[in-house]
Parts: sequence; structure tokens; C-alpha cells
Amino acid sequence: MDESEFLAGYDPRVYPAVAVTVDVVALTIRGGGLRVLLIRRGEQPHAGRWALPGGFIRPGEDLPQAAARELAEETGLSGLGDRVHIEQLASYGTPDRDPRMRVVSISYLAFAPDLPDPRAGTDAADAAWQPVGKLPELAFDHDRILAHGLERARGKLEYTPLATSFAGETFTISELRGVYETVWGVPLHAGNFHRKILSVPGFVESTGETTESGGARGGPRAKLYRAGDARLLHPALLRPAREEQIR
Amino acid sequence: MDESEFLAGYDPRVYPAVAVTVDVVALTIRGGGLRVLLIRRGEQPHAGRWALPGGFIRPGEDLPQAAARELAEETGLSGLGDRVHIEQLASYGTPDRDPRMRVVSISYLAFAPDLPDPRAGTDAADAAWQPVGKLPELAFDHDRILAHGLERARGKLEYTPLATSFAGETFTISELRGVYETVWGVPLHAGNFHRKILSVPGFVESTGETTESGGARGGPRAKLYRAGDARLLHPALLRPAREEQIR
DNA sequence: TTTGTTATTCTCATACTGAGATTGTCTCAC
DNA sequence: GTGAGACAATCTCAGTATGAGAATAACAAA
Repeated sequence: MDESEFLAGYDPRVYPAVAVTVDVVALTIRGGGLRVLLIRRGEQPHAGRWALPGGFIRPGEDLPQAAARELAEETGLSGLGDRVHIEQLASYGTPDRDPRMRVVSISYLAFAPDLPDPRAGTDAADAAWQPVGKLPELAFDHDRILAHGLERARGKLEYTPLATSFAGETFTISELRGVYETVWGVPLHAGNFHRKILSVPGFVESTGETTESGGARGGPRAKLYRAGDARLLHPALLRPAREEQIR
Repeated sequence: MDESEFLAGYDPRVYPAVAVTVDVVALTIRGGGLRVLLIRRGEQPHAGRWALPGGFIRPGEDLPQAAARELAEETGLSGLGDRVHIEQLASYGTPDRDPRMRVVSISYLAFAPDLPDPRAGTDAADAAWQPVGKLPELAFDHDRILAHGLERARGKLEYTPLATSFAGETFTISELRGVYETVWGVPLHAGNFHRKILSVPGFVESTGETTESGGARGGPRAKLYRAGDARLLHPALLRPAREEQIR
């Protein structure tokens, strides 16, 4: 049965309605760690549990638009458009993923620099940037969605300049290294990282400026860079190979 | 507004229904070129136009299950499970992508070895493996979905052993090189490719056999291999860098 | 038998990576 | 102030990977 035939014979009374939502995995780096934007549910099911921000798509609203709206609503911040990178992650539609009805969720992945604390939306009990890692179990299948988002983020850092989305307008090579170390969860060789970043065409460009002072615990002033015009890193910046991933 | 709150107040008479479909980009290599499985629509809209196989998800049916079902129905073949790799591609939900109603489509990408000709399903006017490239304009936004699938396929060949999904149970290094050349659309250096394939752990394993005879136009018998147990290629097999992709 | 094709293996120059060391600037504690 | 430690930036060197070309040998077809 193809799409047109189904729709021609579709009777909403025969097939139960399907709800479509967007859920957003918004990641940032804060307090030295990777954090995800979560809201605490105020109502059943899973009342009191933390969940990814998300909600029903509205008529006439495109999917990325719905994701951006949910993110803006939940952070209580507007005008994020040019500071936050957002992309589609995956869709989840297991029949019983929501106990009330059939819900298909399109998830989006967002990379944000350190933003102000979110204000809980009108409906959520709370909202916060929570450190990933020792998180409580999330509502619905949001654990799985978050895990998927984290893995995607780790991979994207390898071959795209998205790490700069976690940094401010200008940044030092060390700060950029901190992004990689935080997201990948591994320490990197400072010298080799420095060489690599500067050798990839279009990754970063120099501002000609340096930091105002040295690091908190010493060291010279670092040169400042801004994101370059590359959309792909070539050659890519590969994570240390993990044998268990390969087989 | 979060998911639960919306759903609690959701009234189907206020918001128009959303239909959820799956569409499948099934790729194979045939006649020396890359081909995609298309069906010809028998009904309006876009009657007579070629489109990706797909259809409405059924109650109680998971998304990958729906995609596999549609693929099996449209090819008229069963028991493809172990020969066809299938994975989620992306979702499309632009409000007016279907003129009749709001339709959100979850697309899936399938990699198949050379299969028998498809039989048109009960509803489609025709079904065929069509060479990608000089295709007519497809129905709906299926051009965009196909383009996305092709790009994903090209990328996946770099860091996963999926090329073996286009080959038979056993294959020669040259056949595998043919897969890469066909999907990437570039000629590869035979010697370097050979060295690379054998040096990536777990990509292929020898069967100890050779082909029955040399190639059609001469050459020695080639050793036969089967897919190995690697899930990721390390180091990856990178396409020749295309400058325009980077910026 | 000869010619051309192809599988497989080598060679060699270049590029990239991981590990470690060096140099010089800066902050902090004393 | 002075000394100790931290850190940015650069360099060295060995090991590994890649691109280009060539050599060798097995086979099909004329």
C-alpha cells in the first residue's frame, strides 16, 4: 500500500490518531562539563521526572522551526538563532513509547555556547542545564535519545567545525581543546592539538588579539581566534581509536 | 508547552490530523551503475510520476518494521532481512509537502545486493530499479530525500563496511572497488585500494577460494573474500577531498 | 602464439600522527 | 620582589598512512 492509496482510503475513525512531537537535545559546556537542557515534568505520566524539552508540532509549522521554538520557549531566551546550531537527530516511533497514544518524535540536536540559566516554561516544573553522566533516568525514551545525541555530537566534532559552536565569539586554542576533551571525555595532547587546528584550512582564523591576561594559574597570554569558513574539516580530527567501537 | 501538557489538552477537532509515513531509499548496484527502487504512482496527486516506495505506518508497528514491510511489499520479495541493511535516514515534515494533508515522513535508507526485478505492488502502476542520475523529477519532495540518501550512502562507505552490503556473499577486491567507484563516482587506484582494504582490520576475511576463471577480458583469477566482523573502518577509507565540499 | 587485461605486490616520496621536549610568558604564594 | 609552577606555542623524531607509478604474473580472446 503506498502513501496515496492509504490516504485516499484513510479514515481517522479506523486508525487511531498519531501525534508528532519534536524533542530537543540541547548541549552546552558549563562548569567544566558537558550539560544538557532538561525540564522537569509537572504532569503525568512521568510527573516529576526530568525530560528533554519538546512538544507537539503546530499546524503550518516546519519541523526545524518547531524545534527552535521549543528550545527558545524552554530556555526563556530569544534571538538564539545565530548563536545556536541546530540539526535533525533522528525519529522515534516505537508504539508504546508514550503510554497515552501513538507519538512519533522527531529529535533535534542543538549546540550552544554557555547561555544564561533557563527559566522554566509556563508548563514545566523546572528547567536546568544538567551535567550529562550521572543523570537520573529520564522520562519516556529520552535516555536513548540523549545517548544518541551525545554520540552524534562526539562524531560531528571529528569532521565538522561544530566545536566552535560551544565556544564564544572568540576563543583560544586551549579553550577549543577543552571543548573536545569535554565532549569526547579524553585528554588530548596540547601540542599536537595546536598543530592540528592551525593546519586544517578554514577551521579557525586569527583575530590578531590575545587574551587580556594569562591563565588563572599562570602561563602567557593566548592568541584569540574566531570560527573560520570551513564547513568540513579536512583532514578530520579523529578521536583516539577505541577498539570496542570497531568490532 | 511540553508534550504532556499539549496532549492533555489536545483536541483532534481543533488541530488537523497528522499522517506519518515511511519512505524508503533502497539502493543497489546493477548494470554497472547505482540504482534506486522506485514505484510509479497510479493515483493523484502526482499520478504517473515515479516516487520512493513508502506508506502509512500501521498501529502497533514500529518504524523500522514499517520500512522493512514497505520494502518487501514493493520489491515483491520476502526474506530480505539478512541480505539488506536498513537504517533510518531523516524525517521530512514541511507543512505543504503533500497537498492533501499534513504528512510527516520518516525516511529509511537500504543497501541491497543485486536483487531480482521488483513486482509492482497491488497499488503501484510499476516498480523498477532505476539508475540514479538522469532521473525524471520525482513525486512530492522525494528528489530531496533521494539526494540526502545518496549523500549519506557515500559518506557511510567511508567509515563503515557497508560497501559489502552491495556485494554478494563472497566477492573480490575488484568487485568491492567497483562498489566504491560506482557510489562515489570516481575512479580509484587499484593497487592502493587493494592495500588499504587488506590493511583495515575486520573489513574482509579471506575465504581461501578464488574465482572460477579470470575476468571477462582477461587477468588472473581473483581471491574471494567475505565481509569481516568490523562495524567501523579504522582508519577510514576517505574519498578524494573535494574542495567545494569543505567551504 | 600474441596481445591486452587484470590481480596482486612493491617502491618511494610525501603527509599525518603520537609522544616528548623546549622556550618564554604569566600568575600566585612567599 | 623573587621563585615555583602553569601554560601557550613551537619543534623534533619516529612510526604510520597515502598517492602515484611500476613490476610481475595469470588469464581471455584474437
